[in-house]
Amino acid sequence: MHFSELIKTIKERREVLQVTQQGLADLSGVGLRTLKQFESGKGNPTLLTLQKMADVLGMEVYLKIKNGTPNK
Amino acid sequence: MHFSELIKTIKERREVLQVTQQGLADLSGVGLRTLKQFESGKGNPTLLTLQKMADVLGMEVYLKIKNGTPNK
DNA sequence: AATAATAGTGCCGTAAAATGCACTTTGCAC
DNA sequence: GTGCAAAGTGCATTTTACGGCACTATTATT
Repeated sequence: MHFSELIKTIKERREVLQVTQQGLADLSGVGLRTLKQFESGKGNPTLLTLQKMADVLGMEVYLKIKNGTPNK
Repeated sequence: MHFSELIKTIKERREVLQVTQQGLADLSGVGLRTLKQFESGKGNPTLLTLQKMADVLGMEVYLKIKNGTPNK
């Protein structure tokens, strides 16, 4: 997933769950400013920050082997 | 995936592909020091850094819905 | 159109990530 | 145990994420 896809995923998920940025900020412990920055595509969050956000949204950060990749 | 799992995944993948930290650093453009720090569990990489590493290893960062999560 | 709620941005201080360099430690051959 | 390669660590610097605050912009509701 590219950066923009990750953003879109988080954003959409948040909206589906009907949580505002403020709400997610409160629940996740991530600063509102940081959240806004990320969702508006102007951030490069640390893994920890991303995990905090994902966690509250019932998601998790995953490392997936790309399909088409010669597996060794 | 927790932090330690992500680290383990990257590390193992790197070893399977028989790439050294130095090699991965060169290929990914991530600093060697940063790589070492991450693999030894003492870092909190930015999403961009993680993506660079994953990319070279034929992997990608993914956001997955946790199973057991009420999908609304 | 006025209001209210939600989202985006500028400014800015603080904390931490990214990185290089040099050194130590570890692991594995021979 | 010597030697070499790979991995880990301490130190210092530069860059940048984090986060608060205040303000603007957008969107929805009445």
